[in-house]
Amino acid sequence: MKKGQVTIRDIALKLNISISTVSRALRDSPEIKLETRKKVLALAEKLNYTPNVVAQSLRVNKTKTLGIVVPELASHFFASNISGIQDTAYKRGYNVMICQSNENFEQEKSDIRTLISSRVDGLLISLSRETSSFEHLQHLIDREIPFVLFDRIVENLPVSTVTVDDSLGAYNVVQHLLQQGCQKIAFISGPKEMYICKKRIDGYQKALEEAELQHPYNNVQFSDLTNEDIRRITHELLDQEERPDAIFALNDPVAVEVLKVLKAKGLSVPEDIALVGFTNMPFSDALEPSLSTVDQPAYEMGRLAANNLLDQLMNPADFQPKNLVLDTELVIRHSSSKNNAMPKG
Amino acid sequence: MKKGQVTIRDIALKLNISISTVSRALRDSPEIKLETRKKVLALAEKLNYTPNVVAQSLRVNKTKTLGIVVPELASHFFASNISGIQDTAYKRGYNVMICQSNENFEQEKSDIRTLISSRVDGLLISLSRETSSFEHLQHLIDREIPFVLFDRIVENLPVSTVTVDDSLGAYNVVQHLLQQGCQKIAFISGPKEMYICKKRIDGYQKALEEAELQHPYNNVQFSDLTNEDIRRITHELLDQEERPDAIFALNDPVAVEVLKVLKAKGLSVPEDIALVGFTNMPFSDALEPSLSTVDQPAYEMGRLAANNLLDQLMNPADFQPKNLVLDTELVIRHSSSKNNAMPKG
DNA sequence: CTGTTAGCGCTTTCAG
DNA sequence: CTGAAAGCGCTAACAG
Repeated sequence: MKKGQVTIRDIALKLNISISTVSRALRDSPEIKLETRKKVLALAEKLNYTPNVVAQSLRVNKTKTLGIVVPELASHFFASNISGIQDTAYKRGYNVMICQSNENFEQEKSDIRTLISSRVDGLLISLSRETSSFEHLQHLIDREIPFVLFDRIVENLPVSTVTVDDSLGAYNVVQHLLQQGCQKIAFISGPKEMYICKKRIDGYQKALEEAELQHPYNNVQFSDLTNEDIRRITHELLDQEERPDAIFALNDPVAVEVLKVLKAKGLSVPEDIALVGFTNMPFSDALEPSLSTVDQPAYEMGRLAANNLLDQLMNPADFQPKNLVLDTELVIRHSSSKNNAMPKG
Repeated sequence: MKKGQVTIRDIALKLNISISTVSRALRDSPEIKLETRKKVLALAEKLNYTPNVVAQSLRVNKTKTLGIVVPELASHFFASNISGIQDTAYKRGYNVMICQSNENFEQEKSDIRTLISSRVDGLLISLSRETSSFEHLQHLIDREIPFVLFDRIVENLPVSTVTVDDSLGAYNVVQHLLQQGCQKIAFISGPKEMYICKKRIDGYQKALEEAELQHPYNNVQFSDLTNEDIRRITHELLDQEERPDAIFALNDPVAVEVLKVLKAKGLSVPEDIALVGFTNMPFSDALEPSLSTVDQPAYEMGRLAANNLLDQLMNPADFQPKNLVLDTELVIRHSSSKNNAMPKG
């Protein structure tokens, strides 16, 4: 944003042509004489001309910018989502502006407001852990501002969503644990309202029901996802009469916290208690024991979300919201392999 | 960016006053009658008016947006930097646009170009691992585009920088290892040209020199920071005649890779070989053994960098570049505590 | 193929 | 205290 910036007017003046001709030449309009175009391009190059995108935006009422709202940046999962979004956006000529809600509902609303007032063309949103009312999203719909929800979504809104099959992912985990001989599998969840919690609980319970255990066991613990709460819950689980022989944690960070408690208590994993996480975060394989988990295609989720949003922006007329659901992959490592057979992870 | 957006013109029309009055009222200009201001504010509220920042930007030739370039987003360290930047920027009325270079020099140049053409008011840059020439930065200086370098910086440019005292941080690590009785401490570095490598090597060597060991040992290995290379180097170190009794890794991810090799080889840490990283990434305390490392105030670095840049933007006239250097903190955990005394980590 | 003109929404002199 | 008018840099009818 410097004073000396050269404009199409400068070019026009030096070339003794009109600014509209310059504008057209720069944009490869077909109705410009080749010779003129070349002259313009050459001079633009020489003068180091860069179009003022602010002026362009104002004129065409489009900023070519997407807004992103994620619960937190310092999470490998969301960072990967964002990478996928960014790469896709750049490839299609868009920039991105990123906000983090810090898992805070008010901040989330404020972020959206900020992005709107920056006139982003569309939004990609992953809801905060606190978010349980959705007027702010309805407001976007009313104002016809296109957006896509990913990972932390809410259902039954007429917008596109991108998720993994959380339910199936959880189902697979429980099946695996059952195969390992676990009978009493507890699930440490996050808040009741969170989409991913609901879905993973569904999968967890479905697998347990299908198993038709002699002594049915169904043990879901809701946490607020703070480390203190995780520790508290873990201790409680260990003190319960029917102590679980496996703990399935909502995600890897939770699993790590559980693991610390188990170790501190002198319990061995997986012999005394098996443990599985969700997300396959970096270094989950470097823990001891290495952590079994569910791999999520984070980058791909971002890519799909961005492409969907951009399709919508390019062609608003015949756009239909899509609910994209990606597959996860169970990654079996030592924290849940009771037999001594070396797991593949 | 929707059609129905209300503008100051709409407000002016309904109130039968001029648009300049509305503009002034909205901006709390002192020369507006209280009554008028109230009327305007009320109607703006009612109509859900949001200023068009694009138009504002064009008019005042400022976007109130900062550009950020980092090597990668999916790194807790840079994500924390960014958090610090963002929080500070928002507090002072600025937005941010983020790009990642993916540790690629060409991408870094392209990112900067993109941000410039988006007319950001200033830039916060952390250089890619490949960057060893700096014309692109000089170009910014020539064009008088304010920017601040952080963490991955280059010296001797007339711009502000924010770093930690890498040299001292490394020095402290080596001192600590010597105290633990280690005599042969190897350092696994990244590329020669990287600022942080140079500084940490300085600290490493200074500490070794001061120690005046009977059998001086100085073993710096340069890597390209890929996991393959780290593994190769680790194996080589173990095969050397004078096998090290401690490995100091450039950062925690490198340390994790080293740790895996050591474990695979059946070596015990720290008894056979002590290990220390740098950065204090999340879950470095959950490794086994828990990883000794150097804590960096990443969020604070971002905060300081942003504040410095914003000071520069607010008051370009009497601005002097500053080189801010923050302290690190040695975090001693089990991977380097040979005595059985419980480390504080 | 090119030029003229209007205007995107806003801020800011300059007049009153 | 308020209004009129110019203009930020660019695009897009419209006219030739």
